[in-house]
Amino acid sequence: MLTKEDEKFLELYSDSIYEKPSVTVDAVIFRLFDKPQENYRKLPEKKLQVYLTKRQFLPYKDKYSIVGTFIDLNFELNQSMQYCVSQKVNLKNNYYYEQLFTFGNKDRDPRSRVISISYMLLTNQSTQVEGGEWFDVDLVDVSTNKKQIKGGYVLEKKYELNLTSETTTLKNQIFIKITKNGIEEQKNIELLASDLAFDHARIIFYALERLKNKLEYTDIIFNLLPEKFTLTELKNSYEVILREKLLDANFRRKTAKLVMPTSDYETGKGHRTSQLFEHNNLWNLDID
Amino acid sequence: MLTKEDEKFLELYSDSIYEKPSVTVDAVIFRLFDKPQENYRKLPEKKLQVYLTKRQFLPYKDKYSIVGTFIDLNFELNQSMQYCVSQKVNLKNNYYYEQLFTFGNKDRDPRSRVISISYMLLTNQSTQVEGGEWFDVDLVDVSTNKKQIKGGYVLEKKYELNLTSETTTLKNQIFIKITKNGIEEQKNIELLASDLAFDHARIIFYALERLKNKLEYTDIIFNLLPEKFTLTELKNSYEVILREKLLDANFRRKTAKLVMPTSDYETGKGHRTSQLFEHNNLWNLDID
DNA sequence: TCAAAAGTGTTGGACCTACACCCATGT
DNA sequence: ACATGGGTGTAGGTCCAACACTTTTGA
Repeated sequence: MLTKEDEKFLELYSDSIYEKPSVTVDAVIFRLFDKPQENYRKLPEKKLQVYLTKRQFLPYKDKYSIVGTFIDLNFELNQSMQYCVSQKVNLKNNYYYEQLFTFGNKDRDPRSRVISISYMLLTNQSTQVEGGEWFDVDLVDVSTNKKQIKGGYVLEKKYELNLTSETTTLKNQIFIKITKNGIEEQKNIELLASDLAFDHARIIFYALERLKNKLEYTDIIFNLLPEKFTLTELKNSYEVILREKLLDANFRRKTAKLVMPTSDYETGKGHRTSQLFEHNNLWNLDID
Repeated sequence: MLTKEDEKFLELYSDSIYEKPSVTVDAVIFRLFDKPQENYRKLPEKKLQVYLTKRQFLPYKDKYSIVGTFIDLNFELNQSMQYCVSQKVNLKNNYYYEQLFTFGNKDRDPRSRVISISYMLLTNQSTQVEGGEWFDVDLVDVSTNKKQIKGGYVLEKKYELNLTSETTTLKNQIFIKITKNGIEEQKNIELLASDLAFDHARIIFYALERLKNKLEYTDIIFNLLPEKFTLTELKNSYEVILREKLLDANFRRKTAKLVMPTSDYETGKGHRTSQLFEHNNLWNLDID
């Protein structure tokens, strides 16, 4: 599609006169994990977890961060991300991913201008990951404040994002401000305090919102579950991510289209056996 | 939040050893435009339009492109974008915007590795824009092909994206391939042919999908409408973007919450007068 | 008078919410 | 026996698609 004139121009072209930023790809890796319960009857409690590694170099040495790297210009963006998680935490191929958002605040990296293209990765608890730690995600709604102004409104929210591994607790305070004024609309996510490196708490928060929203209109949740699962397991998974309780009977009816029964049952659990289901991949394909 | 050690490190830090890419911000600017009708009774036909400028320099000289620029490291990303549209097409402040996606394919710019952070901008037809042309957007669904494979499916779609201004017609062929195989999922948007510069047809296509999807769960459409509008105007706007016809009575009931009646009426149109409505900004705020 | 848009009414069905209720299991 | 989860049934309401119908207007 290039013209001859283009070709000639490109032979002589020397790279942009503009000063360039550094660019990284960063991966927010989630899984759902079954915490063991003391009571033999009770089902394990499900926790949403995020994978963090401890930084070995300055800046933010010894702080925890999501997995990321400066991009390699010989790779596609997603290849850079995939190579990174494969090298750094040995996560290979057994995950879902999607691009999340591109963060480029001037002050987000003290070294220089660094733009982060972030990805959300979903995997399940049978997948091995190495070199970091899984942190339980606990997002607490601290306060909400709505003001009506002429031609719109201001909505302010505060959250606490607490991340807990076996050895460490990391606290983060997040402040959201949505301003709607006529046609103009602004959404700001700010960190009031963070135990993580860089603005990684903000990126994790953004990923949590995306994940929650996508539950409603996609079948993204199955990427966090094993191949076969009970309906109560599926319901608990929804509840953890949505941070609300659902009614059992209604849940079963609503999700019926998304799953297919298998001939397997789970037994030996101190209560009635439960049928195992698997994801119905084709639910939204309208196959004729 | 930086330690003393960090500070010392930063004093000595010289910029990344990694080779850096160039980064641009690019704006897909949409509006809804009323095409005049011959028949005095009929309402004007609404068209979704996108704003393109003709490139003055190589490469792709004289090709049409969306508005964009290399980023300025002294600006935030959205500031770079806003400064760009203000300078290049005189579009100032009277628009809605959101970050769309970051495109970074290795071959998307023949000059060098250029990563594009794209934005979608929505404005209305009373806003002046200068230096380019508005193109009617016509997206045609050419073919769909679904195949079931073990553990998933392959979905292939072809579209034609035709862009028409008063003087010019630009044709683009787009090929979508969605592969779902167990937990792994891939979505590719490829250009089979394009009259636009770079991969800008792909970016516009992506924006069209986003806009259509967001109609369902946001009130984003009001950014494309004047302050006051009739319900039929609103309905036609939905129809143009969704590319499907809606039933009038049902539409009125469904959108009732999103709008507020005003005391104004539209007259002089060869048919019954119609009440003018405005956007109810607060519909999803749950004001107690 | 009439074509076009504005706007209302109705009916059957799908789905949703809330709750009550029974079943099966391992200790 | 019993606590726990597995699973079904139902009554009332809401929402929705589809269609028919009436009203109002300017030329």
